[in-house]
Amino acid sequence: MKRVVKKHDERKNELLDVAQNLFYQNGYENTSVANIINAVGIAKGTFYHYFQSKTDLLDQIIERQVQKIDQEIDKVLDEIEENAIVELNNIFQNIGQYKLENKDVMLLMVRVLYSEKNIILKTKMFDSRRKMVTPKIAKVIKRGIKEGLFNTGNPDYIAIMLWELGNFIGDEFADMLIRNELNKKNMNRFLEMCHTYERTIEKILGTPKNSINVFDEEVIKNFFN
Amino acid sequence: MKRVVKKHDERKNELLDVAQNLFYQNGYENTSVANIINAVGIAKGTFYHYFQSKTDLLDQIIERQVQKIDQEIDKVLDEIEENAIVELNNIFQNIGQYKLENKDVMLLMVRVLYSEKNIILKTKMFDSRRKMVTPKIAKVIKRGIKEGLFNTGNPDYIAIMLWELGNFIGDEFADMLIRNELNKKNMNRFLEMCHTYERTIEKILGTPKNSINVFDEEVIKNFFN
DNA sequence: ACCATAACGACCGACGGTCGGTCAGTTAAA
DNA sequence: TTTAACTGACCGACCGTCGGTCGTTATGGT
Repeated sequence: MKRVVKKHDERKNELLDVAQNLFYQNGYENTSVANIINAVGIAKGTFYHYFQSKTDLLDQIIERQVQKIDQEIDKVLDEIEENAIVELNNIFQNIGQYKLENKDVMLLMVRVLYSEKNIILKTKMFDSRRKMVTPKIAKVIKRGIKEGLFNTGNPDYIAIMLWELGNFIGDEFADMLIRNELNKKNMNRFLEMCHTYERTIEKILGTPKNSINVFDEEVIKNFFN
Repeated sequence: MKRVVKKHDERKNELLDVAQNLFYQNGYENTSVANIINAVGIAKGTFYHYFQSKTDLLDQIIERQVQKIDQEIDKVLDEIEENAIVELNNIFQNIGQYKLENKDVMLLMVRVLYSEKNIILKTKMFDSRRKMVTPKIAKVIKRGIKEGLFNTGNPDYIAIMLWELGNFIGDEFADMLIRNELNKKNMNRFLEMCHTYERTIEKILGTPKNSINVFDEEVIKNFFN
């Protein structure tokens, strides 16, 4: 094969990009190292010059992805909000906004992550994301307690619970998407779920009814278009 | 190899048992079909006479396991409890009691399921368990609403949320176990977490403080011995 | 004696990963 | 300026293991 030499970082990013796309298209387990190197146009040995193993590659893809979301959240956190409730709402709404802006990629991601074939990819991604997000939420909860707006137990634990709670929303959405049932009837059901989720958070935090608005209805409706 | 003929069900259960033990000891991905047939003392073809694939075997092991817990819960549900709060407490406490009675197996299971090598096994097991348990919890919540004891949104959604919330407890326990840190200091931290969980459930369901007791302190202390 | 089926094991292709080696570009001593 | 040592990106044949297939053989019930 013709020898094409590239700078270390350039080649590595190329591998990360190509592999990520293949994983999203066909799943992690269904993508072989051979598939990846063929797509990039390099030899087996070159692949292992950059990554210790296929798993190592996956971990680095996830790391890169999670850091993107990390920065996205920090953007919100850097702005000084009037109080913890607004800040909490903003964090979630901005994640929603970000997802809407990258709608196509997000829909693909959900399809892939929730498919049977991608349990490992999904679990690793979600674990990694949880470890990153929950401390940030905990910080906001602590602020809310200081401001006398929240009334909860240990904020570190509550933060994790809030986040775990959200899994249920994601699970249900993924389920509908995979079944190709993003219709109007399900949209109303989904909106009800979101509202149940918001009312539940209010109860947990001890805030007034309808104070929590983590889902922008317009964003959701847009996903069900 | 000498030919040993057994009845269909007998051989199948033998395979399920041996495979389950191997999966628990070494993880699903690290256990090969060859390992299994060697342990049982049969040929490759025989294995595939009983199971369509390695995944099929895993699914059947999980199915069997989940049905055991199913029966355990139904035992409680068959008894007529005075009200929904008692019933809910009993369900969770009985699961805890069952886990204590099978302490060694349970500790092994946790170690295995939460290890890096067993993401698939864990996810499938948990998904399957969730699908089985949440409708039962939903039923109790519906009863509680009828009795005027609970005040929640859609019980089906609340049930899932309650269950997801519990994951956090399991995660934390597994983390300590794997790190070999089941000491007194962590026990108190864990107890605090359990109480936070209980207080959170009370808020979600709208029941009086300290009405929910899903963890028996003695059971927990016993696990930290 | 026959037949359903339990059991056998050689065989397959694909996989993740290894290893000895190639080669263009860079550095630095002669 | 030459040239020799060195670096690291790249190559691809090769390996052991894996999940899975298939044609054959043995066995127990009727």
